[in-house]
Amino acid sequence: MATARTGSGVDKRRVILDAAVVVFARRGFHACRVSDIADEAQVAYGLVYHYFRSKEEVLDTLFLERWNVLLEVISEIDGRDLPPREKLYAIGGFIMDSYRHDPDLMKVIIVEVTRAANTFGRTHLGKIREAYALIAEIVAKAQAEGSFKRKVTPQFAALAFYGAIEQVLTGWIFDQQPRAEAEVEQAKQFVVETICGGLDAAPASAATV
Amino acid sequence: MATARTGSGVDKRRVILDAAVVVFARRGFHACRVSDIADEAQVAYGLVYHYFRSKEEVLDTLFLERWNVLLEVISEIDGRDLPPREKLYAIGGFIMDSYRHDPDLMKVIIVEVTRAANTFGRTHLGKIREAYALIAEIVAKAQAEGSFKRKVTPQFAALAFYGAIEQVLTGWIFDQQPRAEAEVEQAKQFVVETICGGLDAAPASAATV
Amino acid sequence: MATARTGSGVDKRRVILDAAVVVFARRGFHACRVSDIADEAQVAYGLVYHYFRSKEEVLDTLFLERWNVLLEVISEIDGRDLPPREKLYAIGGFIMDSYRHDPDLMKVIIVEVTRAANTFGRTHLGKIREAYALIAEIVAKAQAEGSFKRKVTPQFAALAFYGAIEQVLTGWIFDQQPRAEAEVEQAKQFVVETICGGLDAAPASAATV
Amino acid sequence: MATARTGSGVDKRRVILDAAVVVFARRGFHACRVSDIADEAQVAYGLVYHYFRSKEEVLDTLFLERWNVLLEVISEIDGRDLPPREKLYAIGGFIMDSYRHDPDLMKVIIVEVTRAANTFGRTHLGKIREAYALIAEIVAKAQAEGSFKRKVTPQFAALAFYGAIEQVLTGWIFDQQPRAEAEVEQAKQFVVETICGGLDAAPASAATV
DNA sequence: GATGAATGAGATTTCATTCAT
DNA sequence: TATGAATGAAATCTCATTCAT
Repeated sequence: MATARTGSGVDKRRVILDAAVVVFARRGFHACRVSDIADEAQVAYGLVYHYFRSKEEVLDTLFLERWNVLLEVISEIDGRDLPPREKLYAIGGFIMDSYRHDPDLMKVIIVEVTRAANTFGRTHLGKIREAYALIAEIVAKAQAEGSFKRKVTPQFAALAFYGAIEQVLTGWIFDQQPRAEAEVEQAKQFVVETICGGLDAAPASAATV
Repeated sequence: MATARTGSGVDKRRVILDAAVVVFARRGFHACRVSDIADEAQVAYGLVYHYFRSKEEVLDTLFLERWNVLLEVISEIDGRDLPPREKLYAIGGFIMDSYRHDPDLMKVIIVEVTRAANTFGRTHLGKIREAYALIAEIVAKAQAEGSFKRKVTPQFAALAFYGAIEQVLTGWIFDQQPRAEAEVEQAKQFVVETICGGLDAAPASAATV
Repeated sequence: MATARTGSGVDKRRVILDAAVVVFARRGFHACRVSDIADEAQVAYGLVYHYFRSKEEVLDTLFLERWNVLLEVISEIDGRDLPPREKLYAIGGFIMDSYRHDPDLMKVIIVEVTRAANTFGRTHLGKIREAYALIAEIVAKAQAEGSFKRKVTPQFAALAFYGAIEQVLTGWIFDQQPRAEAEVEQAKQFVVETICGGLDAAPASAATV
Repeated sequence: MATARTGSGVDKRRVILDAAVVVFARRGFHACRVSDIADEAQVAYGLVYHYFRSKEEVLDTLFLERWNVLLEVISEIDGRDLPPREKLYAIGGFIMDSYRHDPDLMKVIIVEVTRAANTFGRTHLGKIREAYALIAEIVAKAQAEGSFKRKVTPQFAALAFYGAIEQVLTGWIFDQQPRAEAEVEQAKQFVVETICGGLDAAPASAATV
């Protein structure tokens, strides 16, 4: 029954982090005040500063916690014995499922960190690039074994793949939530279909060969 | 010799806007102060408020000015008699050339506006969607005439296309500037190649048909 | 009618400085808030920060303004054609008259800066030492010309002289204000009498030699 | 082997007081936090509050402990059968040796208590005056028995004497530590020489009589 | 149009103190 | 005794915005 940190009822640090997700998602990192986080967490103002050095450190913690999970998952997927297309599907699927599971957290990570690398996010560039590199690695192997063409570099392919996913999430964040599970499933298919299959009507290109 | 607004030497409003681009790009919208803009423009503090209602309005103006140009260009390209793949190439090319021409402005539009969309400026979402719609239109027509497959919706195709471009720009912004013109040219090719041609080794997909 | 800074009514910067003297003297530098200064000056909170970077800079300014006057006066006195004892009398007299004229300002300088060199005052150590050096110079010349004994170094003599004055002021500050002009006059005499004449009954010391 | 308070190894209260000396001396009373004291003492945060009502009380305790020793020593010296000049030498010597023995503690008492006197701790003023009074008493007796002149009041003489000592210590605190024992010894001599012997070339003034 | 002094609400952050264990 | 998490008042400082000239 004990929590990770104290032996008592609840882990206040965790409570604060979870409250921060809600607040960051609702009002944005800059617009919200530390007191909003404390209020949401039903905790005294100063306790936020007891556990974190600054509002920024709260965001950093949130990002790193989640991004490290992503990196592990990508690595794990890469290790599976699957065709590359299905590996990409699994990765995109994991990210979109993450959104389904905790839209607020993903919103914060994408809007406030990933797309905001200007101010403080620079710290996290390295982490973000790690993800790109892992994806590029998958592409590179697929090209080596002949299942992917070599027309673009693996690095660029990773970029395009991640870009498509990010746009999907951005659309969900700002325009409208996916309503049904089917909608999410379709997005997963579409990403892979577009990036792997391309838009061109296939036969034509096959004919030129 | 008269400027657009006054009869005197310089259009101070323009000077302020240009200064804002530099400052927003350098320090970010949130981190910079209105006085930074005034300083950069070598203009008195209050003059910024003479021409703009708020710091936010400066950003809005910058975004709209440029985004409207983009919308016009996309429309114009769509009107040309070109295969869809080349239309997409032209659009992506225009955006990347815009970056080459004024990296600061593009940085501001891509990095700052998206974040702002969360806090204020949901106005821009409509404008951004307009661009998606125009691109989707191109894709739809291509599908209708048979040059693009129908495996994904035009809307999604537009999303993936724009996502790839945005990732390219984000990489240039945060990681490193493209050094040579050839690098930009290659990025243009890669975007179209990936989105239209796909990653899959072509014969396989042809076979499945 | 014009003030030193603007052409209009009052120099707000000066008003703030004068208010700070009152407030620092009343509550002490640490205990008082910047808002106390603003209130006392009948000025908006932010104006203090318009003119000064921090509360500390207000104190620094106050100290330097006055201390520089002291340094000039000491130099000027040193230049006069007077016996050394009268030079010291003039210097001590100036300091004690300064207290009479503006007890609050002197209290602030002595309690918050001179005796508090620990935290920020370290900046001002150089300035404070300049005064010691000028006084030591007077003593050194007096020793050279034979009017002062050589039993102690000029540096130490300056220390003892200034120490006596500071104790007098500290007494006035914390214990009780000098009531009459005569009391101040007596203090001036006492300082010189003690430092120059010594406590010893003179003949005795002459005899022991 | 039991300590003064508990039966266990160390007197934590003492440990806290000693740690406070180090911390107050290093960062100043205002700038340091209670947690700094606890850290330095290697003791839990709350224990400081177990033994002392406030941070202020820690400073008070430190001051009183030491100042009472000083008062006793002065009384004891006064009781000895010595010429007044040597009594003053002994008192000045004791203070300066105290500094040699524990510079941090003396720094705290001289620098922090005086400033505190302004804000809180006017209590200490009485204690400080007690020391002045004891010294003045010595001077008064010397004047009564004819070994000191009557040109200045005993109260003022005490002031000047203590002022000289304080300046010496202030110099050591802020400028530079005395390097050798000889330097300290010289300072002791100088204080008495200046205050008792005076700066004036004595024979001349004796001759004129 | 142009200036920059003046305003003041509000943000982050600190830290003395309390208190449950 | 001893611990250190928890509290929250209060302080400094920032900066968008207004306004008199």
